Amino acid sequence: MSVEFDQIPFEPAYRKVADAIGERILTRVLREGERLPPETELARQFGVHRSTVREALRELQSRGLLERRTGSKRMSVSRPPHERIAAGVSQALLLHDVTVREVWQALTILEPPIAGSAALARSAQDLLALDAAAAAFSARRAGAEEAVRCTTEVFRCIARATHNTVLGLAQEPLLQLLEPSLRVIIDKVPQARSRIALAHEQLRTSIHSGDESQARRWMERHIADFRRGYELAGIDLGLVLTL
Amino acid sequence: MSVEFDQIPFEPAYRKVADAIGERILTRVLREGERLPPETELARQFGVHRSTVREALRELQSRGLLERRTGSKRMSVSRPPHERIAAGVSQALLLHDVTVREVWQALTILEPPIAGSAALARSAQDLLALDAAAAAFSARRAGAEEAVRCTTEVFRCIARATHNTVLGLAQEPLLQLLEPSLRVIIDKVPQARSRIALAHEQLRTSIHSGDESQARRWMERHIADFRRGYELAGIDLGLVLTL
DNA sequence: TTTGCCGGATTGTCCGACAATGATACGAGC
DNA sequence: GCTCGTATCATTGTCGGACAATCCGGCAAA
Repeated sequence: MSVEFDQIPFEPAYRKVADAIGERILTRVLREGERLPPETELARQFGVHRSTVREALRELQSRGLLERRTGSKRMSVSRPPHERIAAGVSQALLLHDVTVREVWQALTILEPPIAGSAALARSAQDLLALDAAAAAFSARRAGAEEAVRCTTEVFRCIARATHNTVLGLAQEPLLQLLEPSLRVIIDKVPQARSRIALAHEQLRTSIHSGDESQARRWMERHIADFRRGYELAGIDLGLVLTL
Repeated sequence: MSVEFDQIPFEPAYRKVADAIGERILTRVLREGERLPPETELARQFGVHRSTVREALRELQSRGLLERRTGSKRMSVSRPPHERIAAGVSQALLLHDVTVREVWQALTILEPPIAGSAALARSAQDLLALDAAAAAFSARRAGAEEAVRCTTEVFRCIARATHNTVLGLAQEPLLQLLEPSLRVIIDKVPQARSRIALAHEQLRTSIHSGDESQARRWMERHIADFRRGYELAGIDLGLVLTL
């Protein structure tokens, strides 16, 4: 038989405090927007020193469970904003040596069904937002920077139109990772802008008319175009993404 | 014209320190496994107090950029483990009132292409792992707890077989969110286990034989079965997930 | 080679303190 | 009565220093 023992678990106080507060937030005992007691008060309640409480707060803060509303002292409970947690995912993927191909493949899988679903679930307001985003891309002949932001914004609008939070959050890290290479494509490939604008136009009309399969097909082409863009811009698909 | 001004940004020292260290990790100046200097030394270098450094370290730690190897004092650089960051995503989704339907829809979109891609990209080792996971599910007639873990493990094996980190990481939060309701299904629906075992069997053979479209089709049915399971178990798809 | 022991290094936690700045109450002026 | 400046208080950001626990590395003993 094995003489293996489990390691004896030791949790420092700052972790226990963080867990205790975090648990209350997750179980909604502390609700969004509610203000946390001051640090000294927390220290008193937990029976630890204020420094210890502060370390716990830093952890909860970085998890997005707490935030300080601009120019306010007291901390308040918040839901983790999508960009923040997506940024965490992106960082993780970067550190795990993810390649351009992997990101592109994920987009291939995810985006067409999202577009299709958006065509079915979109509200009038979603259409307005989508139109605005697409128009913003077509209007600006400005820097690649701006163009990239507009492109990803169109993706975001489409995902929002699905009214499925999970899909939006799954997509967000991909967009963040896409941005740098997309910038290169727009810079180096002359026809990129017009191809993207065309795709936007087709996506818009498909989603407006609620045509699921058409929306899906156009998104497939749009993503396929990205691959073409990588080739034209001389970006190796096997390239490991870097910051 | 607008009289809007950007708020003047004030960053506390602990954020600056965290950013400075985090930036070195992301740019690989500090490489994985490398040990960080002691807190007192960091405090000296940054010209701040040790408490300030500690607050910064807590943030990096919770982002998974730093870890303490078991029973070691010094902190070392690490890549964020998938489970940790997936847990962050799951938490965020929970707090954003995600419903069973949303998770299920995401699975519908994501899993079939993953299975298909796995059929194409799987290595011999992947097949072994998949077989083992599937066998573990079939063998154990034990508690629902264990069965759920085996089921999700099969999903993980399939995702790993794609050799695409992005897909694995995109899938992980869904599995975490799926687990509780899956437990209920296995408990309440008598035929659930055999249906799942059947699906595993079909997925295994499809992926072994490298048949992409068949793998995809079987995964589609597998996920569709979950929906049926929800209905049979009396779980409302519109239900907001809770901890 | 393993075991026992020791000193130094490092972390977890505490105490106490202080300046800067939000929050709040209050009175002055329109 | 309402806005505005001001005084007061509350709270955070940061600091200095301290101490026990424990991990690390080396060295001697078995």
